[in-house]
Amino acid sequence: MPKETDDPKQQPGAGCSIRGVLDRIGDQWSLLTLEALEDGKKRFNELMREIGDISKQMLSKTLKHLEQDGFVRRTVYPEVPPRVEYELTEQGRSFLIPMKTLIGWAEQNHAAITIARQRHEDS
Amino acid sequence: MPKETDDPKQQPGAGCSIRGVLDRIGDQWSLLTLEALEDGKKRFNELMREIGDISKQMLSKTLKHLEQDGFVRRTVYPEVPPRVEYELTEQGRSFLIPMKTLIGWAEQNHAAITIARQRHEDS
DNA sequence: CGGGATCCTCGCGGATACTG
DNA sequence: CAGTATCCGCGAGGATCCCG
Repeated sequence: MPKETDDPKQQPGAGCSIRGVLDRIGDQWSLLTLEALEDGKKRFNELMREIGDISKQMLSKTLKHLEQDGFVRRTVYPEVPPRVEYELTEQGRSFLIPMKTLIGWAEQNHAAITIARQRHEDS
Repeated sequence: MPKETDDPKQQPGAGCSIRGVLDRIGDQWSLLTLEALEDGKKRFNELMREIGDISKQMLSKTLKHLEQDGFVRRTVYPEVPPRVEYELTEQGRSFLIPMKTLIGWAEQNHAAITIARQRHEDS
């Protein structure tokens, strides 16, 4: 893939927009971060603790991406010690709907998947 | 992450099952492959052409994962030249629903995201 | 406390060649 | 045609230190 501009080989409607958005929310952390922000404002270290096994860079990078894409609003309070809070924007909250659908499916089928996965191990 | 068994730090309901499933469908290719299989049986090279910029290993690996997780059924026809066809299972088709919801959201909001993304460039 | 800069590792994933 | 095996570059991402 020499260029990152739109690939004319791709269908303009379907595949194109999917990739752009899913590449972002597809990574391990974005969904978990959005989910952690679901129930209100959170501070940086608060998010780290909630997500658990995420490093600072990854959380920082993920939040920056989410902010850049309009999912998250970042508010800095000019205090000392500094305090920064993150919260979902309207767009971010609207995304929770398809996301919840996905998570719901995952929870319902995750057992079946685990079984299918193990069945393949004995082969 | 020394062990891959369930992490007791995680909530058993929410975060846990999300990760297991999303790790699989989260990668670049699984979703595109499932989408390519949406309208019926496909052969290997047919899938490669349809997806476009996927290599043989990645398609092979992705299909193997999807088969292992019960999303895809693989059928080998004992002919010469060999023919192999892939198709969605029931579970695979059921997954199309949340997936479509997600894609639909992506298509609707992808323009807004692009704008938000560019707005951040001038900063 | 909230991150940025740096270093370094590890495995994703492309290219190619080979097999059945 | 439908993969598997091998080599290898490169970038994601963890650890650590530092700064405002």
